[in-house]
Amino acid sequence: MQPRARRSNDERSATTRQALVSASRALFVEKGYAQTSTPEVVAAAAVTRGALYHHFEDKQALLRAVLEREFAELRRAIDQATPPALDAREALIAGSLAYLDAMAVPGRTRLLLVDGPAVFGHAEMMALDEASAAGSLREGLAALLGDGPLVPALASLLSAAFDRAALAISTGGDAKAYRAAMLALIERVTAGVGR
Amino acid sequence: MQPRARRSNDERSATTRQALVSASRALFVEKGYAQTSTPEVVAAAAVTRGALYHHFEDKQALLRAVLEREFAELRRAIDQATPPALDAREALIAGSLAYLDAMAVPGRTRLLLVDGPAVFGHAEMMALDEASAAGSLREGLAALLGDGPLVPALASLLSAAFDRAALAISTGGDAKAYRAAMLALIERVTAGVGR
DNA sequence: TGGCTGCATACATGCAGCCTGTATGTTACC
DNA sequence: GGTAACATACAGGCTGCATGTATGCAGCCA
Repeated sequence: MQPRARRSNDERSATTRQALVSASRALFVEKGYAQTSTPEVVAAAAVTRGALYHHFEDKQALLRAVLEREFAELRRAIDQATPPALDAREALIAGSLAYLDAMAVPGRTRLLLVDGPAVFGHAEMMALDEASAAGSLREGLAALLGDGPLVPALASLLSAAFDRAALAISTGGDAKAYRAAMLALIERVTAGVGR
Repeated sequence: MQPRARRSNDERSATTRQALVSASRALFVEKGYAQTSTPEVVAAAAVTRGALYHHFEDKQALLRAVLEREFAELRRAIDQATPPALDAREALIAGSLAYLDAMAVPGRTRLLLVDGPAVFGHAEMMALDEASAAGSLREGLAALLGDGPLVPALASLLSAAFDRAALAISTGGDAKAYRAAMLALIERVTAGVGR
């Protein structure tokens, strides 16, 4: 048994938090949030429940940390796929495909579309998502359709369709068909404006 | 203290089950399934936990009974709004509005669109839904668009949009806007066929 | 500059309360 | 007398907290 290397507190905290978030993500994906116990999480992360409750207020806070990481990666993927050089329509298409691709990361649909809303409710999830996919979609749609009273509602409905497509694909649905159907939907909705 | 009126076993079972389903529905809607304990349920239903576990295998079975009742009422509302006399397009529109109206029953969106999928997963929920809204939509769409490979995917995406609309309306969204946006979506998707 | 002292941070462990599901006991129907 | 419909008691597990311990860290003084 070696005497542990001397590490700064910041370093210790970071690795512990990281271990907890990664371990819980894997378990939440595998068994679902509700079916995952904190003893399981800490066993997988090779720490104790004391460490968990030191770094996170409760079990929900752990899920929140996992979700925030997922949203951040999602947002990064979409931003990267939609450089400012693209015009509104191009950006909408590219962003759409990037969203579906990013949501194909294993477990992401369950975390962001199933367990997240179940635990925090759709309202809070939309707030977390704000800066991410749904926001981009609404902006893109507004750029093409103007800002009539129907546009926010349409954006919300299309966002739900996106989520369903991602979920269907991740559960074995026909990815090609869903991607095509999603693009067709957008095409139809934005037809007749801006060329 | 009166000696209780003599009742048949069937009658006893029916009233007890009914009391449990009604009480749990109210609590599941108010606090969510996970946050509702069986002691609370039986207290509200004025029975004991013994009665609950006599009639239902576990807590999930109680939720399932609640959901089945909701689906049945939903299906009845849609069927009633779409008599065979209507043509495909008329039926699609009428069924759509009936769906949104039926989902406006307080608590129904939370039960069918949030807690249900969280507990049973989308797959099992679709099975429960089988005969109900999603199926009608796919048939209606197929009647208008034929049966290309994209039609099932499109139906699924539109179904998700319907759910989002219902959810948004039930959480204070602009009902008029969402209804209009939903109809616009259907209009766009089915435009150019069948007149 | 280096070591010592006091404090804060990062954990570990034990406990209280609640909840679920089951097993066993009792009452009402048949 | 037997069975279905309940009622009650119990076992196991889980969450969150409270208390205990060790490790890093900051200031002080020499």
